[in-house]
Amino acid sequence: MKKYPEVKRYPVAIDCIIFGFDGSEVKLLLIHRGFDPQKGKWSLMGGFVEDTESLDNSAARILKNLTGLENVYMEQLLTFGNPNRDPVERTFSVVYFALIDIHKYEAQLTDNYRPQWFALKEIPKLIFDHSTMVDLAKEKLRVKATHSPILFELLPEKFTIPQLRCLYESVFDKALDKRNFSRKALSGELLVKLKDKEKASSKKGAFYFRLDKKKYNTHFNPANVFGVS
Amino acid sequence: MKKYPEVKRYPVAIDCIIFGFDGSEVKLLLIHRGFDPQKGKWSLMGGFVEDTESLDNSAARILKNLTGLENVYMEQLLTFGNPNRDPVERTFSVVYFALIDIHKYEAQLTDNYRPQWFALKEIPKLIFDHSTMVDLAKEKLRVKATHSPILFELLPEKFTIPQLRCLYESVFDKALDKRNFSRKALSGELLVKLKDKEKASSKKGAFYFRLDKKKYNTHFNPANVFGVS
DNA sequence: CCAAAAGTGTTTAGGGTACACCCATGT
DNA sequence: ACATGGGTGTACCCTAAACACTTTTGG
Repeated sequence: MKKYPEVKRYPVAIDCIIFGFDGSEVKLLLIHRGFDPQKGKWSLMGGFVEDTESLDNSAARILKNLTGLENVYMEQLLTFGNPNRDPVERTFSVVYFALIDIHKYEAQLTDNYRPQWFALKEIPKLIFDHSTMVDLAKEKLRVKATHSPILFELLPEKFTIPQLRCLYESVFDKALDKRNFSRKALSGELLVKLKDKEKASSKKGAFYFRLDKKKYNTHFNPANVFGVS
Repeated sequence: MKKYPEVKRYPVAIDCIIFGFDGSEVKLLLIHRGFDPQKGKWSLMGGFVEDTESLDNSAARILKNLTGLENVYMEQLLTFGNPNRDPVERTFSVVYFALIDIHKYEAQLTDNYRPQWFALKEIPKLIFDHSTMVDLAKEKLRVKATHSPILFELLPEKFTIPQLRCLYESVFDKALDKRNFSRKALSGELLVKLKDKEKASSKKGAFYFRLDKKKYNTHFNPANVFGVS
């Protein structure tokens, strides 16, 4: 069948907002843009959609290129398409955000782009409309975290309750009551207590927990998981 | 500056999901597709993004073409881009959803496309991936309505509490307690009681209310407005 | 023995839900 | 007078929030 006549065509790109958690703060992975214009400036990781891949697959490919990671939590956020957002030519960008275990990342670093993690409060000026994308993603992360246990995607297999609380405090940028938090976290029945303790950050040591994956996968979507509302 | 070399280019389209409320049910506006393939089949209203307009503007233009309405609540939902979603050629579709006052629409009907309103439970088979888009929009509407007073966009200037409740019942597809509902609706302080009554649907008559636009515009975004959670 | 972080219970207030009767009026 | 839908109030429960002390152990 003939192609649509008289229709303009444009490059379609993906940009990835990649969140990680280093144990005390949520961070964002940025790269140095690899080509002109604005070569060398801080940018989100991105790339053009290839001819045979879906948007989701394209985002996954781009994420893998940078981090080496597969099967990562990713979600489409929004598409940007202002006519002048890219000075080279009009380009549409479909923005994804990803949540990764920052420790797995560190093991598989490829640094062609000299990637770097930035704390949410110390994000530098970014090219084009990437700063807007990041702001939107931060807001989305908060909204989703309020209604679903999505933040577990940022944690390693084993983690402690204080680490978990710290993660929520970082995302919502406010202090949470230790007692109320741990009660809510444990009441969800998503956590399984392990025998061993994390001893690096206190003398007493904090018990490790892991996620009950079965319950996590079915339960995924209860309203207001840890009551950060 | 030179264009990006070696990058494939694609048509980018908008599809609009248009919700209305006729006083007893939420409905969706569909059209007959105007060209091949699948000419004449039920479809969302759509069109290609033009060269100088933003995505938001393009969606607004397309909505206006069909409904005659401007300054309508619209929001970008998600972008679809599976390689084979359109059999003619690969096309990306940025989906928007709009909430309109169905009465204003009826006044300005243009019917080149023989548009028709369908109750949410009676939506026919749609072309391409449009059914998926609609499902997604229905879900999104519920989520947003749970956390913000967005459904007022579907109502006329003057409306009664029973009408409002009926709207929520239609969106959430469940019966809501009359007493609890009206208490919550009124406690929000978004509603202003008017002197006159709607007398068509009962002998006693129900008082009209209108939205306090000032409070609506500032307040917009309180959590869980009418507690349908 | 002291510092530093982990862990744990109770009380209170507010919001959500369930539930039943009277009111106004057109016919 | 009666049928129809509009409008209101109360009791209970559950969840969220506030709040302080004991435990463990490395140094």
